[in-house]
Amino acid sequence: MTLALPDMICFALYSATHAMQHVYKPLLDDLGLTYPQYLVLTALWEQDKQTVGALGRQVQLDSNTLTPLLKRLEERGVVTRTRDDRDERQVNITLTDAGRALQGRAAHIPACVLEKSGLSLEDLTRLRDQITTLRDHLRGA
Amino acid sequence: MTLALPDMICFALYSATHAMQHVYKPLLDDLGLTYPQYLVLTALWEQDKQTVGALGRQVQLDSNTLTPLLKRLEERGVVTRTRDDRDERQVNITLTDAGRALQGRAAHIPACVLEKSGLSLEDLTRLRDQITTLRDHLRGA
DNA sequence: TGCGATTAAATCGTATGCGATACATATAGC
DNA sequence: GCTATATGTATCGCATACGATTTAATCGCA
Repeated sequence: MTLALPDMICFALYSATHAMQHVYKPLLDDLGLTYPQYLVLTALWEQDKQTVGALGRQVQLDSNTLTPLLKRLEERGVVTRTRDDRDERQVNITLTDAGRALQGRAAHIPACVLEKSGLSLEDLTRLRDQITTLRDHLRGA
Repeated sequence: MTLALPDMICFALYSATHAMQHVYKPLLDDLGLTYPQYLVLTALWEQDKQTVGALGRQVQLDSNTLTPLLKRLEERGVVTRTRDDRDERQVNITLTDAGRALQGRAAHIPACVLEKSGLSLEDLTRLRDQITTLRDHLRGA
């Protein structure tokens, strides 16, 4: 049995993710951020000063992806990277003033995405929860 | 207003897509395929001999991604790439015997994914349609 | 205390994605 | 028929993703 692309749930997720990033692109270009960088900053706006590992657990990325990404954010002056005093294996990521300032400039983005989605907030919330449930099943949780 | 990661529909899609690809990984490793390569072959199993552009419209990728991907599939002996006689701008992608043979070796994959999803076929189908609707809205269709 | 096992980041190699551009062929309008 | 435009691929540069390995620091336990 071979399913065609439109029948595959995996392709629905794959293409919807790309469509979503396409919506974010012009909004994030204004802030000079890429989409994964925006996710990392979202985690830091919620809780500042986190280790690379802690950030990775939230955005589901490992240090092989995060380290270069965080170095680019550091070069842009958005975060600082400092070795932890207690445990020198860990690197703490901290927002700079410029990094905190980006939160305000990004505040309008969720409403833009909601509008582009063409769905009500209720429908979108319900869909989000279903997708999250599927993800957790796939992860074997 | 700033949403936290777990509240964001975009992050649900993003992380679910990664989780899905993680499920496919060991299944596709057996076939020596990457996930996007598998999507392209799925389109070719449905309809052989398609141009780069036609494949791109189905998998939602442009030639900048497809050309190197198709060259790798050609190197593996899975497809052939030949200029069209009528219109030399176009390149026809055709399955080889080895490429067609992969369809049988991939036939068990949908059932594996269904099982890992932890959802019924009905629920999964309904979810797929909702995600597809969201995607089409985001694309501005 | 000392040393093997574990942990946290970083590094390396390969394969996407994608914006921007280049190149070749085909088409349209005169 | 000739040229301007349009179309289909390919190329280039940059930023993810991620498996595998490396390096440095900490921990566990005899």
